[in-house]
Amino acid sequence: MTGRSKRKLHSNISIKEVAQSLNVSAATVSRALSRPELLNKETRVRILEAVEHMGYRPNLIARGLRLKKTQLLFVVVPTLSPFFLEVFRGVERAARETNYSVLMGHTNRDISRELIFIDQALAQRADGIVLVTSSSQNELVDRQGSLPPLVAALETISGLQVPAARVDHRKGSMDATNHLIALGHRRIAHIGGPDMQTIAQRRRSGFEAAMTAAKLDPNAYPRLSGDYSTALGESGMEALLTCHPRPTAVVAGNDEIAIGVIRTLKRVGLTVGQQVSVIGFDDQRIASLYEPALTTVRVPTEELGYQSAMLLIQQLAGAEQQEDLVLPTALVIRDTTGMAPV
Amino acid sequence: MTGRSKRKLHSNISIKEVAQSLNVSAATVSRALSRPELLNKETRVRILEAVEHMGYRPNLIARGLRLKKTQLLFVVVPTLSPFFLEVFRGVERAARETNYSVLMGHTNRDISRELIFIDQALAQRADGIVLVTSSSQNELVDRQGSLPPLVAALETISGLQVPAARVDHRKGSMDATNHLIALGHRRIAHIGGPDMQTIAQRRRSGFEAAMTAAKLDPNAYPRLSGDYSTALGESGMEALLTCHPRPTAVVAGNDEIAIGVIRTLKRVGLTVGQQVSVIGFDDQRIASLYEPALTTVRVPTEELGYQSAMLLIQQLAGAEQQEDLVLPTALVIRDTTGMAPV
DNA sequence: TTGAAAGCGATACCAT
DNA sequence: ATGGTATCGCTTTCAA
Repeated sequence: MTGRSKRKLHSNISIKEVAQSLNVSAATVSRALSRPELLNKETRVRILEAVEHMGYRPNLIARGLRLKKTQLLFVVVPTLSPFFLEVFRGVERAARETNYSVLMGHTNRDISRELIFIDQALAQRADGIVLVTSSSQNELVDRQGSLPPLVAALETISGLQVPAARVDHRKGSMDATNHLIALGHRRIAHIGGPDMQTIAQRRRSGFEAAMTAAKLDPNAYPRLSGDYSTALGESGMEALLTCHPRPTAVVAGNDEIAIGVIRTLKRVGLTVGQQVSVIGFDDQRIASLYEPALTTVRVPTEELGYQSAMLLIQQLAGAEQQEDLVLPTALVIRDTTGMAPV
Repeated sequence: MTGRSKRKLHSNISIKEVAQSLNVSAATVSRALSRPELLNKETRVRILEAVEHMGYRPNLIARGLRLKKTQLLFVVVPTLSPFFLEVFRGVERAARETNYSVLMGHTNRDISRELIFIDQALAQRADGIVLVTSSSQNELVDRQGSLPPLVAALETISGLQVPAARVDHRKGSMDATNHLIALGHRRIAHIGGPDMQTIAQRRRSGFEAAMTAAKLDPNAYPRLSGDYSTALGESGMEALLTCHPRPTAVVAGNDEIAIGVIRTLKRVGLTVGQQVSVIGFDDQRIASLYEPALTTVRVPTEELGYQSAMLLIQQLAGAEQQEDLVLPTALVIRDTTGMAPV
């Protein structure tokens, strides 16, 4: 009465059944779908109609088994931060242009979970992987030689010979630091991301290089680092406020840290951009939304995703010996940096 | 010299090759992996060692073809907003507990792209789908009866008989409105999300119901709606400022809109929480980070994901006739709402 | 233009 | 305890 009896939800009708119902062979049905031009017009129409009518859809698993490819790409990200998701967007764009589909896997910074997706791809569930990784100690190194087609986005995977589309984090960080120096700042502190991360290391190293080049001591203030979080920014800035003289500018490892720094400064009544300058990194969405709007280093994340996917797709098409692609960062000057106080 | 000759990257060694190298049958190797207790200890050890040594990994595609299941779940989200990603997190948690893996697909609000993932699942690339959808006009309705195992998160899919883990958006919105009314507000405006979305409709409807119940006119101010964006909040509030008398409180369709509203208020010099109260919806991350911190309606997104995944997993295990699960929202009072001005 | 049949890689039933 | 074999659903020679 209620029509709820329709229990057989997904019908799972196979090419064979379609074929039988029309008294043709499975091969012919297959051809009607993949290379219709080979068929007699009449049979083709007949088959296509039946396919439509019976709601037949080829089992991609079986096809994948046969063809040894899936037209599927995985993007594996360490966290669901907007930053990494932009990379995903870029990959999607590349995939659309080249007739791939994309799915995203998430490791939650658990490196061993990268391996799950690697295995999934090795097991032919995807043709290749765009790996957005951040850790410098990578278990993947042990697996050299039994990896699926793989490219890195954002940063190279140290110890591993996979091509990457990336930015020069070190240079970006130097640009940021030099901007502050040009504004007259001399007492500049740095609060960085996780020490284990290649990216965080490079950003720190850029800060140090720029300071040293300007004959300033990069270690005048304590070496602060930790998670990319506002909490780190807040506690870090609190620590810096106990130093005498206190810094007039802070270079943060990313925008979240920078916002934490600003929160502390606001709380103790220091004017951001005047009494203390702050600069972030990444140009996340919140950077322009926040008040005051954050000076930061823009990373072309979407483009990074796009280019890394293209690298991967070329690899799948047989390209060898791919070079890394290094995209430029850009300093975005907003309201949190200003002339050093006199 | 360089060792670059190692061209055969992913090795693709099959169960057959492992079997041959040990002079056992493929069946035995298969058993060594799936039901080792059936084997003679000696052979088992011998096989496991070879598997390890040869780096053999079962082809999941072939296994999936045979077993007709993948232990894979898809989560399909309309946008990459933090809000939907929380749902994804919840699904991941459920999956970890039940030995599934999860991949995320993204439709970018393009409903037809939902179908791509539906098809992927139908084609056995996943065992089921958690669909986080928002549109009310859903093409899925045409596909009733040829859908993969499916559950909805956040909101039911109108016209479709799939179970959902959701919240009562209407009630949440009533709570928000009643909070303002209790604070003495009488001139209250509403700025909602896209009219096409079920969720936006329900939230609007909750506002109207609460207003009507308090004998206030829900249509005293123009009916404002659009994308869930700060831009809408800004322009919407600008429009409201031209009304006389202007509203003393604004109920926003979500947090982003609310922040737009606040930006405009700040710009024209009105004190938020005193001269004008603003309330959001969702309790996104930015709600507590923003200054002033946003009063809003918390949606238990992660839990929603978890519960919807559990619903799906139960369905896969054979459960029938599943009821919707309705989780409670919670009013989170922060700094953007206060007593109505006298 | 179409069909028959082999094969992709794994699993599970049926023997032994 | 182990092996042989059919099978999952599709694609693609090879023949006709």
